[in-house]
Amino acid sequence: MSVPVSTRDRLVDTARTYLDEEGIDGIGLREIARRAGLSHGAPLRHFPTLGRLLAAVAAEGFRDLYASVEASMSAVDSADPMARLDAASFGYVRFAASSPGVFGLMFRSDLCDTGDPEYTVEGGAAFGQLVELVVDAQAIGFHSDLVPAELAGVLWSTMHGLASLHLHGALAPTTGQTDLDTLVRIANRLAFGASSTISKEPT
Amino acid sequence: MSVPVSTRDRLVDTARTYLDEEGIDGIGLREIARRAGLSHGAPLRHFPTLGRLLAAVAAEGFRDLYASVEASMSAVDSADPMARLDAASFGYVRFAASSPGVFGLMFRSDLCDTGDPEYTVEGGAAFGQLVELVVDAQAIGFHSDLVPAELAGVLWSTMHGLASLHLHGALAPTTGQTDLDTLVRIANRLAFGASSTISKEPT
DNA sequence: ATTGAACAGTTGACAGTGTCTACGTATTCG
DNA sequence: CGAATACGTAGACACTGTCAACTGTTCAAT
Repeated sequence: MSVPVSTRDRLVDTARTYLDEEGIDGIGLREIARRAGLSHGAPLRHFPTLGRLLAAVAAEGFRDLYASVEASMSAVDSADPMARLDAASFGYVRFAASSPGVFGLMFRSDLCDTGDPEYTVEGGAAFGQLVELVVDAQAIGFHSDLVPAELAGVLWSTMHGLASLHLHGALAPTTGQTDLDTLVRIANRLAFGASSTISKEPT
Repeated sequence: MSVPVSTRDRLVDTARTYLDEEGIDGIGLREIARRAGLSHGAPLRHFPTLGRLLAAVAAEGFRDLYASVEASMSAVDSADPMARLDAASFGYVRFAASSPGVFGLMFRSDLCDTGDPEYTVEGGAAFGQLVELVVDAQAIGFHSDLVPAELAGVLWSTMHGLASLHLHGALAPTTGQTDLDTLVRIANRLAFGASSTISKEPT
């Protein structure tokens, strides 16, 4: 399942590896083809455009994000919605920190073809995961008067902003040596007064 | 002061206009030169590279962001730190919504040369503005145990995430027809229980 | 007044990009 | 077995950022 078999899968995997190693900057159709040992026009036999190839990479990223959140939550009491929400936050930023290239790509609509169905589906699934958590939290009284999707959008935005600004390097010079987990802990304390028991756990 | 006099200023202004009208997608050295009525190599007489030109545009964006936050705060009681913090939030996202092209550019380190001194200074000034607000809020008991820059980083991230995801179009399909101001109001309620009196005001 | 240097702008080149088309080859299916 | 279809290659086209050479203009110093 992990080792790519088809050329199509190998292209996606090559792009992913490039993002992990080199970042998002020099990525391109010809570079991916080069690294996959193919001629410069070969990728267009599998994807109509670079944007669709990158959308496939981003879709895989959304699946990994989903899995990262799920993994973080598995460490806490599954019957405690607030603890799960707290854990989910760390899962989000930890995915961004461990896969900065892919994370950066996922929200670059000039690179990804956001009209790609797979992209839309996987992105929606990741957000849906959060909405479910929010619904559970509202059931035990956490801002139960708010529209779930709106509350989820705000919580998502906070983690997304933290991850984005951190990767952009905007937080480092201004907040000093503060690591990302500390900022997440602060954010969760503001949002729902979380004790963030998970914050000391390893990945 | 507003009408550009030097060619250098006209280039920055042309780039800004392009971003407003066409978005960030097709921007480039030759396109800017074309719109400014110059040959394709002319901009390099005033900026060593495209990244420096765009950094100058972004720096101007940070000044506009600062001004937008300042303008929003002028509508509330200057002696009420929490009201000012609340107002500042709206100033932030309203700048992003009214200048999406420039806002998108400001945090694109692959396009802007973030080593540009002007970029660094103006970006730092905008963040410093927020830190001051946070310090004032902490003086009246708002999470006064936290490091000001860290707390400011979290609040900044929330607004930045809201604005980014909104412009990316990620919030629209999932949260329905919700406008940005509503989400900011929710975010501020989570962060500091703000009543958001400014939220009904016009720009 | 003349020289010379700095400045500003043009032009052409170079390497790189995404995408298209034409061309082979190989596999698969009727 | 023949034909069609998928896959990969190679070349071309228009485009990009950047560099080097060239032209004209301005302006200060001799």
